[in-house]
Amino acid sequence: MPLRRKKEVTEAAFSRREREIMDILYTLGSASGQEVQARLSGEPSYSTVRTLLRVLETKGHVTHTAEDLRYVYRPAAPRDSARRSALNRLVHTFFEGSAKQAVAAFLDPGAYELSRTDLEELSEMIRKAKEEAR
Amino acid sequence: MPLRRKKEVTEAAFSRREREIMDILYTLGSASGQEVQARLSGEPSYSTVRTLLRVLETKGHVTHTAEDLRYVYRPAAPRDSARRSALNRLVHTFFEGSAKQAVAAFLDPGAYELSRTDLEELSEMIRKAKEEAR
DNA sequence: CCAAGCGTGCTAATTCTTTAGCAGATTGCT
DNA sequence: AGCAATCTGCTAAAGAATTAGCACGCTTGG
Repeated sequence: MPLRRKKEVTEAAFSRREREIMDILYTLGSASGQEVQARLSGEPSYSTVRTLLRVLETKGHVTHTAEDLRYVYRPAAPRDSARRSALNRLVHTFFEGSAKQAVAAFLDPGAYELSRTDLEELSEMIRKAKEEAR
Repeated sequence: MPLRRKKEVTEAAFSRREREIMDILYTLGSASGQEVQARLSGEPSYSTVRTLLRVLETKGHVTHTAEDLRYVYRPAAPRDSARRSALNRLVHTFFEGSAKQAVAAFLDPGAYELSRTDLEELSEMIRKAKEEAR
C-alpha cells in the first residue's frame, strides 16, 4: 500500500486570513491582537481577530505569552524554517527550481535597490560560497 | 476624501485551492484541466477542478484557449509580474525589506545547491550590476 | 469602592469555498 | 449509424472560513 499522507505534521495550508496573519507575525516577529488587527486588510473587528488568533493557536501555528496584561502572539515555527519553505515554494513555482535564476531576478537592474555596498558584500559571500563548494 | 481602494485591479487574494491552481499554472506555464487535476492535492474530481478554473476565469485570473479539442488554461497575469510581487512579498515578510538579505539566504551554504558554475555566473552578474550602479 | 476601559473565551450566524452530479455536445471507433 | 469516451456548462449541497455579539474578569483612576 502506497504511503498515504492526509495531513502533514507541518500542514502548511493556511486560509486567506490565516496567511495574512502569519505574514504579519513573521514581519513583526511578535504582535498583540491590536497590532494584528491594525495591519489586517478590511477592518475586521477585534473580536474577529482574536478568534482567528485563537484558532491558529489551536492548530499549533501560533503561540502566545501574557505580557503587560495582554497576549502577545508569535509564530510557532521559527522564522528560518518558514523562510526556507517560502523560498523553496517560490523557486519551484517561478524559477523552475533554479536558485540561480532566483538570485538573478534580484540582481536584475531596476528590480531591487541593491547599493554598491550591498553588491560588494554579495560578491564576498559568493567568493566564500565558492570555497565551500571546493 | 482619501483615496479608497477596495479592490485592486490585480486583486491577489486567492483562496487555498485558487492559490494551488495558480501555482500549478505558473509552474507549468499552461495546463489542461486534467493536468491541473493531476497535480492538485487530495483527489478532486475533474468536475470540481473545472469549476475552480471557471471561477478563476470569471474573476479574471486565468484565461483559456481551445487546443486539441479541449481548454488549455494560463494565468492572466504574466509570469514576470506575478514573480515580482511574490518576491516583494517574500522580501518584505521575511527579510525586512532587504533584497540583499534575501540573496544571502540563497547563498547560505547547504541551503541550495549552487554549483561552482552557478556561482561564477552570479559573480559575473554582480560585476555587471555594479557597473550599472555606477 | 465602583464604574469605565480593555482583555479574554465562548458561541452562533453569515458568507465564501469546495465539492461533485448531471445533461448536452463533439469526436472517433467499430 | 450508434456507442463509448471525453469534453463542456450549469446547478446545488456540504463544509470551511469569517465575522461579530455577548458575558465575564481584571486593572485603574476618580
